[in-house]
Amino acid sequence: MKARPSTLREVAARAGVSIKTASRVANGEARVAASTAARVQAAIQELDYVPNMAARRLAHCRSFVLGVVYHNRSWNWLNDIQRGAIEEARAHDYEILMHPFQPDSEQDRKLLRHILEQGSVDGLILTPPCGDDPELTADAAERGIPCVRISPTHREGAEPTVSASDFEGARAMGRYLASLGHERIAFVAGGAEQRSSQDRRAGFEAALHESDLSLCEADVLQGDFSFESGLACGRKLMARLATERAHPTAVFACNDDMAAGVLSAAHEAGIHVPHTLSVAGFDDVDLAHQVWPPLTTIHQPTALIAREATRMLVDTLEGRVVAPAHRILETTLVERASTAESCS
Amino acid sequence: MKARPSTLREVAARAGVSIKTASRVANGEARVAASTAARVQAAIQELDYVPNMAARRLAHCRSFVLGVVYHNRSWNWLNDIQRGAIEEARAHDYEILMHPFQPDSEQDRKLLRHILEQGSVDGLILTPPCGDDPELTADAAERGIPCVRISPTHREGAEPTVSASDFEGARAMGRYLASLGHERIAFVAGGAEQRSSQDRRAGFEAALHESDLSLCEADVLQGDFSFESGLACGRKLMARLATERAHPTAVFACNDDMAAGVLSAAHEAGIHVPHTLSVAGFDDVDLAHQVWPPLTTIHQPTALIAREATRMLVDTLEGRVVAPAHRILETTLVERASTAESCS
DNA sequence: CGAGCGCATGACAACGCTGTCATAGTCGGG
DNA sequence: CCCGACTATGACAGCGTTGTCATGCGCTCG
Repeated sequence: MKARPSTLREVAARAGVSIKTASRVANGEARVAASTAARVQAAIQELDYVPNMAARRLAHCRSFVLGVVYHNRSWNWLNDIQRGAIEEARAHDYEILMHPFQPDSEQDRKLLRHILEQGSVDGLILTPPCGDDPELTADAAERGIPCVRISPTHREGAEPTVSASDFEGARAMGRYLASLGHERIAFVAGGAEQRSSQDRRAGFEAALHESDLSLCEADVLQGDFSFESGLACGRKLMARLATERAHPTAVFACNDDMAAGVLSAAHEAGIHVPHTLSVAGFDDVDLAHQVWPPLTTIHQPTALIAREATRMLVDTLEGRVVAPAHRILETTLVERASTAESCS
Repeated sequence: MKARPSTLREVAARAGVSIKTASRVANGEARVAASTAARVQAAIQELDYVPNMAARRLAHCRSFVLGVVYHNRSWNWLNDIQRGAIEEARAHDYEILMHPFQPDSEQDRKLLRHILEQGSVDGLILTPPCGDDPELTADAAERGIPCVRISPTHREGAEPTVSASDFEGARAMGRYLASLGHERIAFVAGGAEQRSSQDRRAGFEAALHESDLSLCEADVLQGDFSFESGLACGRKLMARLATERAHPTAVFACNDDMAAGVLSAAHEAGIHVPHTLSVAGFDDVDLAHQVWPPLTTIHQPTALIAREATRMLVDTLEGRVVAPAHRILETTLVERASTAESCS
């Protein structure tokens, strides 16, 4: 039952050295005689000394907290991001503060600015679409708070970015679907302004061209990465399957949440997946294998992306040089039961 | 481009008052002449003064951070908890720190203890099953860190608790299923030690008894709240449906993740839900309506529970009295397409 | 043998805020 | 008109840590 944690002063007293020397030992600085260091170490052990973060922060003018700014309809994806960020941050003695942020909410904006001003955060990890909010990055830059952006639409900014190989991933999926004999494949787009949606579409189209196929505008459905939007797009599509003679035999949705929506629409309409319609997603979040049939999708190393972003941010903060400003991580295709050969 | 945020000292200088008075105004304390207050307020405005959290923490010996300790297989549920906690915490100028914790990981335990010792956290919100870890609560108590436990197994501890009405919710589901004419209903249990699992079973059985039905041990499948465990249980069940003459016509799973697993197993086995088998869950997480057919489930006000827990914790920290130590929030049945009348 | 250097160590002042207590000034009652 | 009570305000000392600079010691080199 130790009410108050012990302080550096107590450690110093016990070891018979000055506070500063104790501090030096606690922080593993050089320039300390081995014998003294040993004595101080012993004292630290005996007293269960743990440095007080608040004091350290104050003295350092740093908070050792990284903010993750998010506004995401895909909670599944965000989960993985958060897991990765927390793990990596911990490894470097930083903490992660999740910060919801709706670009159109003046209140959120104010709150975030407040947080920046308070110095509660040393750096920011911006998840899409927050990384493309110019006001946000400007606010951070103004206060000298470094940012790393995850899968941003524009890579022009000064901040490093980490993305998955959206283009390549989507191309792989396009090739795969084409290889199954599908000749007309619908595409469910994500937020129109978001690069990951654009790149995925581009990669997908590239693959189609390779097989002398193409994506006609009528087969592009506009979603916003949310399950609900996927469901809505899916319903439109099912209506067409029921009425039109020539129709897509497969759908590639820009993320798993929307693909799951399409799946529900198919079930609802009594359309069999994958027999009548193949459905594919992107991200490989938990949901992808929790729906039926489990989704063929592009595995994105989401947690790894977050770790990488966190690492870059920490490197910047610690003054280390961040080598390549734009990291792109590999994706892989995961074949599950939601896709099959075209039976047309 | 303002590199350094302004301090209380500058505000005080500008307003021609002492630092302390400026502090008083900034904190809205009484005992300040209206005219002085106005002058200081003006200075605060002009200088864009924002109090420095690190300093405030140090002076207060408080961190204004609440930790949420989790170890949960149901990420879906945790999402809601996190959302609620963050929102409520913000309203009281606290922050939320998510802290993963595996009871059997000595490292996690050490890290958490470390966090407690550092004083990085003023209070803890323990989500199941962490609220039932005696070592954990003891550690916190030792350092005088208040905890609130969410849906704990044991309510004996000194800490306030917040739970959903597991018993009532499950009873409602039991009644509902019985009212559909199901006479034999399987039950997929969650972690055996977790109260929410026990209570749900108890409530469910109570409802069965009301209808002169009962739950035979053979129809109880042991899961652990994860989708995978639900899938495994589901497969066992499907095997029985295929071979045994008399078999359950409905399943009630202890949470949605497991219910989704059962659903997948049914699809896999070609068993139609809800025609041949009705499936019901508990929690009403996003997943519940993202699978097909959308799950009939018990809506748990998860975010509200988190808000409530957060509020209680803040109240405790601010010295306010926490009225009822054990809050139980209402659940409601949400009827969706995964359940139907028994056709036996 | 003394000047000069490197190294271990400590005193002290921040960092920005809040709590405590003292100090003026104001007011009303006896 | 004086005294106690009460009010508005300020001086100052922390909170626990780190950065700066000074000190003192022993060593080497000329």
